Amino acid sequence: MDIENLNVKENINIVFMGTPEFSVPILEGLISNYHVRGIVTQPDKAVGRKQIVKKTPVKLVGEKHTILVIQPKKIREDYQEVLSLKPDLIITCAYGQILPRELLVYPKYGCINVHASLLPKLRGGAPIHRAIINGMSKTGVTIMHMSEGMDEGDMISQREIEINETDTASTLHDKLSILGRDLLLDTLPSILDGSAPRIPQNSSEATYGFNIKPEDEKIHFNHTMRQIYNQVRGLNDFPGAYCVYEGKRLKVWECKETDHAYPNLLDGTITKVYDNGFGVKVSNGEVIFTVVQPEGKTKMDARSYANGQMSHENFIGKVLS
RNA sequence: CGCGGAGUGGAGCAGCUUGGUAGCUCGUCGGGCUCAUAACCCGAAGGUCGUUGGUUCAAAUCCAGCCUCCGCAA
Repeated sequence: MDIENLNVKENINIVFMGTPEFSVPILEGLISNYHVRGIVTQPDKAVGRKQIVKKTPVKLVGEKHTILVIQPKKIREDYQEVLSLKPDLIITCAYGQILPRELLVYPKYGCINVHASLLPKLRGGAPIHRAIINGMSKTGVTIMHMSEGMDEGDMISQREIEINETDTASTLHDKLSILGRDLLLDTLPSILDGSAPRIPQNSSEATYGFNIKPEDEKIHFNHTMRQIYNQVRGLNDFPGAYCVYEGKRLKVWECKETDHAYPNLLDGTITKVYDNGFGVKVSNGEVIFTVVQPEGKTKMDARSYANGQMSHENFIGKVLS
């Protein structure tokens, strides 16, 4: 049986499609257990202030293992090269482009996707951030068949994980990435031997976790402590939540809830300087900002930020927006 | 050449326009007050002001180049 499995593994042409860091453990797991014929990832693009061209994390893995890497600009039109690899199975994970029908129907074993949520919840591009921002207590990963709709295909397997009080988008990202790798490796045998189930999604229960938009990063002080806490950790450590102090952006990387109330203050008013930061009045209480980053500066603890103001007396009472 | 901010004792900042004794909020160390303290009072240590060159009697401050960090936009 082991030998048989080995033969199957050797004879299967797998093409992996993915782009960011999230895909890396999953690709690594595949490479060490199966024959990955080729890798498809987004084109290198100029990134950052200096517009330095950067390879995608997935591409770096491909190069490390000397596996063919393809980077079509638009997979919708430019899919011939992928077909020429004669994939028996295509596995995608955070690739970043919609696959054309021509690819979806080609592989003998189909096209399967690793998605970072418990579908049909949080379909879309930012399920990890949204899970925390929405204050969910659990999330997970789903292995599914791809269809032409966004994350609507039949599900094969699912594994859930608790979201801790202290999880951030960053920590949850890493956990889900590993969870996705393990679930994929555990699920693949059943896909190859045909025993994998196809569980249709209940579309009436679907929710969406679309990509983070700039307005999602803005903190609203008429929200509750809980909402702001979830927003801040859900956007840490990318791209970060922010508010505005005296016309300038102030990113907020970490904050805490308190049990203080300041019913007579305007939302957004700076209440007090604490050892670990400074307090801000929000709709139902006060949060303490503990790690912030002013424009043009690096991250700093919020107490230091307060120390840098001309005087605490002058700082307290100012209103953030 | 996409736009912009910044490099000043251990931290965060002011000072630069109008060159000429190193400032503020903290931290650290010592002392005091207190039943006690993260609170308060007194004192001390700690800086070639990112780097190179230029102007000047004199540069943190003016001029030029270089290095580094970061916000926005992509």
